Amino acid sequence: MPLKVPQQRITMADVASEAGVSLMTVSRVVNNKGEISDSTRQRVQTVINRLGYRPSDIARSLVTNRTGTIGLVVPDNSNPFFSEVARGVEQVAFEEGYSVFLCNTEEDPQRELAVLQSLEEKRVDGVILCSSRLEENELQTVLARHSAVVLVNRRDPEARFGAVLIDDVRGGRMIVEHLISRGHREIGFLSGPARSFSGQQRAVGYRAALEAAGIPHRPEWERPCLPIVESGREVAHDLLSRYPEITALFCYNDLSAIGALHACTDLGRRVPDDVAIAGFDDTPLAALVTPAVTTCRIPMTELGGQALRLLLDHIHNCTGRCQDVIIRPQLIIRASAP
Amino acid sequence: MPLKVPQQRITMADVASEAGVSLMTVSRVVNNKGEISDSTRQRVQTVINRLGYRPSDIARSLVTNRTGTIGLVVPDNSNPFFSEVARGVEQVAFEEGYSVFLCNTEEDPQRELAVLQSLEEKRVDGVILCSSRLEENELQTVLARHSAVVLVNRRDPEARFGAVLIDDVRGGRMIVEHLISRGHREIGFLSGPARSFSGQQRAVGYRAALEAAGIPHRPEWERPCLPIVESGREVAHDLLSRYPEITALFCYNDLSAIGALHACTDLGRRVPDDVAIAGFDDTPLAALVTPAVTTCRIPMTELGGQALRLLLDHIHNCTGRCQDVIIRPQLIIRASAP
DNA sequence: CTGTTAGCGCTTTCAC
DNA sequence: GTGAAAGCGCTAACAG
Repeated sequence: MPLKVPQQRITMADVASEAGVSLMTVSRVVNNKGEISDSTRQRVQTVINRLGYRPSDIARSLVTNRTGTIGLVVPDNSNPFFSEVARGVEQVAFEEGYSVFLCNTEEDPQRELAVLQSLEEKRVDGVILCSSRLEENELQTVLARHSAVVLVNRRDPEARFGAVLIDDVRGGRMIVEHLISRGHREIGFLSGPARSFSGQQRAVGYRAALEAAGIPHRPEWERPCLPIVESGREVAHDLLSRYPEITALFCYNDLSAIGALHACTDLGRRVPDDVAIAGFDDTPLAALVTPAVTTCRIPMTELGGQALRLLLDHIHNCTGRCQDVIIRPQLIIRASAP
Repeated sequence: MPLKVPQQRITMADVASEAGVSLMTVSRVVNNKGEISDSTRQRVQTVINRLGYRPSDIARSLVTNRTGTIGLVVPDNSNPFFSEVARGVEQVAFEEGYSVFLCNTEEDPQRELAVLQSLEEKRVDGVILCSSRLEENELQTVLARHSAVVLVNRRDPEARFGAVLIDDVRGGRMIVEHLISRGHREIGFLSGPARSFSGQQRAVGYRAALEAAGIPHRPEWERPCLPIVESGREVAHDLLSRYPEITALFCYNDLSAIGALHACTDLGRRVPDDVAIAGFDDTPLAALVTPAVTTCRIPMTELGGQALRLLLDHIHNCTGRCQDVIIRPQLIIRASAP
């Protein structure tokens, strides 16, 4: 029968005394550092195994001043875009021996500030901040407090930190040029969350494509929406009923595009015959719905992995200047806007 | 992990000397604990703000022996079931002041063991372990090392920890009874990952429904699959080509059901006329594809929230014994199996 | 109300 | 090769 010992955790000191060596020797074995005779190493390792000792990263962090943790801040982990990004981040983190704090902001800037502060108190080694909804000056203030950050879908105003960016202008332009090439001239735009940098950039591409084709820009055909199905449905419904002349809709992301699909069903407009619909991201959903959604493909998992590698570069060699990674989206033509 | 260059951070001592008080006074202000004169509190708070001091949870944890962190272990965060669960966990965690380490296992038991060990070294206050793929004895060994765990989709063999469970037997039975009531007698089953407890339970329900209807059980019509679209497609394709007499398929989850939908398209079998398809979970996808998927609804976000509450109960009052929460699934009939 | 004294479990530095 | 001492930044437990 194993001994019933009070639920006190085994410490290095326990191992040391049990093995008849000093703390330092145990530490060296655990960290595989410094020269140790094979026999001592063996003996210590045996005791570690027998006692089931696990070093405390907390105690270690206090002295080394690093935690082996990073924070991942996203608006909403149940949005497939971010859950794929998170998977990419987590995959590389695991390979590199880091752990990831996942924080949802639910699109709320106050909550974003709160989690960022909490991450600071947890002394994370770095933060990947996705699609920040903070105002420029707030963002600046927050970034100033952190020693290593990588932004996703937004630039560091001070250019101190790197970013992983999608070429949204290009993506928006590609989508709208495609719609125009298929004969559409009345093209609406669901522009995404008001504070979304990506949304603003895609708007630039949208307008550029219109202008290049000599199509007048109708600001009232541009409407913000949340990046979720329900919001896409509502906003598209409203836009299409108010302006029945619209024949194509460029939607902020695949989710809002699917919402727009529903809106068309609600309104008895056929897709793509009456209204063509395009999304963005190419989340798995896009190919699965009917009609399948024309969209811009972003390699989401790779994006997450790249963001973490960029962050680790910054953490490990602080000389690394703000190096941005630009991801080029790829037009994927499907039935919703053939 | 190479060392990071230490950065000079503001400590409590800095605040104390700057404010002309002792460490303890600062500590009391920061933690809002003990009686302090308003004037001192004010003065200290001002210095804290001016210096931008942030308490170190690391140092705090070392002495309090709690970290305010929990681990969430899931097979795959990009599976919508788990990303919704994660969102529920994170929401409640935020409300309660906890931070969440997200760990994917990618269905790999070795990796599951690795992240569980890492979580232990991070000294998390508790772990939510979803859909563990460990063998019984491995699981037991791992659980023995942790002081607070909540299992999801599986029971603690030792009944030391609580679990949040879906009534999978019932769910499986409901689905299959529904199929039978619509006249199906040749019903195949994609049973999910080999080590999945849920899959095994749903199999029990599947067989029970068959037996109750006097339909002989054909073990060769039961096939494991991964909980992803591609695997559902492959396995369904194989099953349906080998046994063309099958007229209905009960699939482990919505993703594999969608894969089965594709397999039917590949094989030129119409859904639901030639083959009826049912899934499980009622992830948002299920309603979005065409035909929409008949499924069993699980309140995923609530499930995550409940799991965290159960965990916090266990952490805060260790007397609490293994209390399980059973979630009753709800049959959602849609076009894929009307 | 406020301060002093001990550590928490580990690594760093420097002896031996 | 190995060990002893000195903290990392904070809080618990007492003093005053």
